[in-house]
Amino acid sequence: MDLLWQSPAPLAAAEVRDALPGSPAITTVLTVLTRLEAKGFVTRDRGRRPHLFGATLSRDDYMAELMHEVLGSAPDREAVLARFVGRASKSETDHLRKLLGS
Amino acid sequence: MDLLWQSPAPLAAAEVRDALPGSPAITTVLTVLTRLEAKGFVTRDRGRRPHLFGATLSRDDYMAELMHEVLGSAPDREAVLARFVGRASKSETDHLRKLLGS
DNA sequence: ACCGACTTCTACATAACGTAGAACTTGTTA
DNA sequence: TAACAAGTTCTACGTTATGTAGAAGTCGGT
Repeated sequence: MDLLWQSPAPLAAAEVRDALPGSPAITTVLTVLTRLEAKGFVTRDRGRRPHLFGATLSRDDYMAELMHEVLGSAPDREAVLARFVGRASKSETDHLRKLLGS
Repeated sequence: MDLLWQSPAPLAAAEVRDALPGSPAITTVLTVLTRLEAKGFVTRDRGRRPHLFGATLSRDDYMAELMHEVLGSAPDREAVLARFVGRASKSETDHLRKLLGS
């Protein structure tokens, strides 16, 4: 159940199915989409006949969100950040420096 | 199945049980510890009679690891980092700056 | 050889997830 | 308007992860 939701425009269930490998049944796609909707990961436009589904968050937003959740659940955020930066690659630390306005 | 593994020293199953709420059966603790061992989260010293269990990673290391896994699985790490820093609190960005040696 | 502490084996319930058939809804067409 | 086709909802089954623990096996000391 990967998030193939980088697509900017909302899609119909059939379109999603066509974009998936192994051509699953439409009902399968609908079930999954409905479950994702219940969890708030996906928005659904019931107004149009083929309902349109769109990601509430982009993939990048979602992942950044995940990282913050992990960090937020830590008793000692600073320690986690220290370990995180410690294990980061040079390009990652470089980019972080840039983002933080060196 | 929370990681009550900040404890630096390896513990015996019985000790773990005593530290847990709701006094579960020892077998329960053993089962969980064995499963965690299978996943590599926990080390087990079979040499001593009451086997001793220890965390392979500290809680902080584990969380930093998780964050890196998330980041590593992203197609566009820079974008994720940008979102991550964007949502970070001031104390977090301050700490990051310090860690990056500005 | 036996006993008690400790471990391993086996098992069951719950929940999440992938998958999809069957039934229901609704706009369109003959 | 009655039938149809596209689409949606309901229901369901297999798998895997997880929490829980009873039953049986092992092993060192008495």
